[in-house]
Amino acid sequence: MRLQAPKGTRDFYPDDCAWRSYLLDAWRRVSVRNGFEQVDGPIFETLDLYKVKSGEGIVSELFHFTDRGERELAIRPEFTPTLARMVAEKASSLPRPIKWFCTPNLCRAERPQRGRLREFWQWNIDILGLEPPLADAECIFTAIDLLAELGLTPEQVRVRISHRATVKHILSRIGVSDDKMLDAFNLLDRRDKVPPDEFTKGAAALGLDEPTVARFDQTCRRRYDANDLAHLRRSIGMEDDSDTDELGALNEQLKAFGVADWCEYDLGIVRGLAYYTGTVFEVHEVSGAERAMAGGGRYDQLIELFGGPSMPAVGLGMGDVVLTNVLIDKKLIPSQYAPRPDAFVLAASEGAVAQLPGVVASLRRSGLHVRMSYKATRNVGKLLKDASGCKARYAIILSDDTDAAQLKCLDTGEQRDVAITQLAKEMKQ
RNA sequence: GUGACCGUAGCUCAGUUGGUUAGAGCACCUGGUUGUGGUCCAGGGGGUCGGGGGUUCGAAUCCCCUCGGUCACCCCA
Repeated sequence: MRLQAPKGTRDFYPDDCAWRSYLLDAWRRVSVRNGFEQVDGPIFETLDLYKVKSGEGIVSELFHFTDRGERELAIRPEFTPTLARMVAEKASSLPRPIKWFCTPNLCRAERPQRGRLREFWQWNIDILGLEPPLADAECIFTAIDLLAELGLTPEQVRVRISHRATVKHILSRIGVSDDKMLDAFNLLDRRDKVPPDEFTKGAAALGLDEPTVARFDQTCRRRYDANDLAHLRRSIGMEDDSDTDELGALNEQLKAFGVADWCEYDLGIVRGLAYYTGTVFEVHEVSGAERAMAGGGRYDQLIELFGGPSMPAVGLGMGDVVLTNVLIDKKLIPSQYAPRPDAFVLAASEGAVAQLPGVVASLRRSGLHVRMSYKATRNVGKLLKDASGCKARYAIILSDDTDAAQLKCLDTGEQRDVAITQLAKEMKQ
């Protein structure tokens, strides 16, 4: 019988784990410095929790099961319902605004493909209890802070921003009635995936004629520079600022945060489900070779939906899979992302073997990352090869002299005698 | 869940129109050059050719099923 990892899952060998830690550390570091506090919840929830937000249709997309007490449960496919539940439960006692982050692993029962697996890690940041546009801008700023932290530039990745209200105004103006607004959003979202005639047919069902649809389609395909909102206003025939107020206010905040260069407006960004209420955005690699690196937006009604008070909210999620693909594409994988040993201790003579454990123990107790040779050979050349092989900063060569050792810097090749009691002190300098 | 392509050592692959004990490089392990590092030399472990069934005297090679991978659709919370 052959046992293999389930479809769409990954094994994390030491190198893979080191890489994952590199990402998780970056996510945490950036979150913390932007004022977010870490939270987490259970890895499985009651199935109903996910139905509240997404309806019955969600069930086929997630891993669910029944426990021995006949309870219907599901492995978390996203963190937002858990977050909404947690916030709703303690809403009255939590200091505002609530700024939380987490880095959960999530599971979705989808067919794996590039950038999409059945188990993945996702960075979530959410700001609740704070009104737009400041919260939206800070959320986007934090995402950009992370991208920059990993070495990405505005020439390589962009935040594409849209606003439900703006798109709704446009749709309304060209003749879409309120009750067909959701259908219009869906059609907009799918415009690149359906055949042209089907698109026209769908538009006709919304009461739109062909020239109007064409003009609208064209408008939504263009991207507008974040520093030139007026251009967008002219293009959509809305010289009157009131219809793009929200976007204009967000634009001012993004400029104030100094990240306008990373942002552009793209009214074609719809973001699936109907629960987004205002700003929506995605982070994309510019060439379009990869799928969206992150997605998010404002969801002002969700906490209420989960039994809490009315509370404004904005958040985003960024998965490890696409992010890693992009960093590989852009050659931004650092040469060293695993913890580097401070020292590698080796015995160059039979007489030195007995000293090994004591020296290693002493250095480790002083807080240093120390490895040693387990080999029987006393061939210093071979042992040094192992030392450099594990990327150690220093090699410590023990000989028959029980008072001193040779401390060799493996980066420079420089070597000198150091008293064994002084080794830790010397290396920390 | 639907469709298309793919599947030989840990990794990258070779394997002649189906023909005898399935190979290379890298990686890994051991030893040597009688104490200074990503060399060099020698040796070694590791594959029931994804798995199962069929055709054939004979299958890594042809056919079917299944599992997994890749890509598109669905979906993207």
